[in-house]
Amino acid sequence: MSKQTNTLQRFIKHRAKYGLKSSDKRTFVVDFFIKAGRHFTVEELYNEIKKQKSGISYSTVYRALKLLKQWDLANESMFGDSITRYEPVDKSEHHDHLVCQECGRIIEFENGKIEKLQYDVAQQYGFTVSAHRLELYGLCRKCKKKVRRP
Amino acid sequence: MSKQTNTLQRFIKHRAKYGLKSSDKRTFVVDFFIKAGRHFTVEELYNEIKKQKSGISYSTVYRALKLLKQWDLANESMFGDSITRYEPVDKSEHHDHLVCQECGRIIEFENGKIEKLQYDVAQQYGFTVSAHRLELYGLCRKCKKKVRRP
DNA sequence: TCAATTATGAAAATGAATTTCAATTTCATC
DNA sequence: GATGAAATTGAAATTCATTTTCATAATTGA
Ligand SMILES: [Mn+2]
Ligand SMILES: [Mn+2]
Ligand SMILES: [Zn+2]
Ligand SMILES: [Zn+2]
Repeated sequence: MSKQTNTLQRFIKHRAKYGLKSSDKRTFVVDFFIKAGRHFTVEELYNEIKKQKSGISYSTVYRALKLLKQWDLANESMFGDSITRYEPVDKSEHHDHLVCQECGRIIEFENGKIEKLQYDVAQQYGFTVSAHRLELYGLCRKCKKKVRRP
Repeated sequence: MSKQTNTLQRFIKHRAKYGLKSSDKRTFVVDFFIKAGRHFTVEELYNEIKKQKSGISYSTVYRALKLLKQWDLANESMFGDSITRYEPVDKSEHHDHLVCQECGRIIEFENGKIEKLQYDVAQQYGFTVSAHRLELYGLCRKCKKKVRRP
């Protein structure tokens, strides 16, 4: 079972648990978002969905993302431009982000050593960590080449 | 020369460079903020200033912080609650944050090893880092005790 | 089918931040 | 000290992303 399928199934489980109904529109939004498996702003998601299916409003997109977030099936990030981005969550993995300030590309990475050191730092301050956020901002490989080109 | 004095002098230099004028109100806001040397929301800063001096509007506080940010004399952070916080910048040092989700306390730390590993990760992806953000969210020592108390 | 309840879209409301604009203040020059 | 050009200010208006409202439509279990 792919991780997307798993996330979808968890959505359906939560939906049932809270007595919510299954509508075509919400289902389309959730499916599309989870299957895409990448970061979206609400606007981006709305526009890409509109290409494939008409008659889905911003409200519905906002509401679907809100549910996904509530149920830990989506992560919310703000990469310093006051535009919220969402990405589907694969419960089994964590990752941090490299954000290109030129083209907006988002690269994901995991680094166990960094995570361990974070834990150590927290301990030094008697602090219990329940979540963290690590983002590196700069220039991706492609943009570096462009910027340097005379 | 204290770091606060240095930051203030840099403010004055920038102000001159751009032909801006010296007003009592802006001066008070900037002085207060830099001398406090800690994180503020705009509302917090506005309210604390009001205690000491009357007749300074939100606009003036917002505008002062905007200048400080532009001139790299203040950092802007959003610790996941969609409230922007500002802190004066000491150009010579960098630090990351531990954020208590219970009481809002913000602890600052530096860790050279983490910074080095971040740089290594970026290199792996051909990425040039110009800034980063690392925040650890959880419970501070005090709040941990409180929460556990029956 | 029939309720009861949830979902939906359009419009209104919200809230932080910015902008506008008329009035005030600063400051270099006289 | 007076003058005037330019910056500053406060209050109100505006912006923009997001949330809420509310009337209508769709879903679901009986
Ligand atoms: Mn990601
Ligand atoms: Mn800090
Ligand atoms: Zn790029
Ligand atoms: Zn605390």
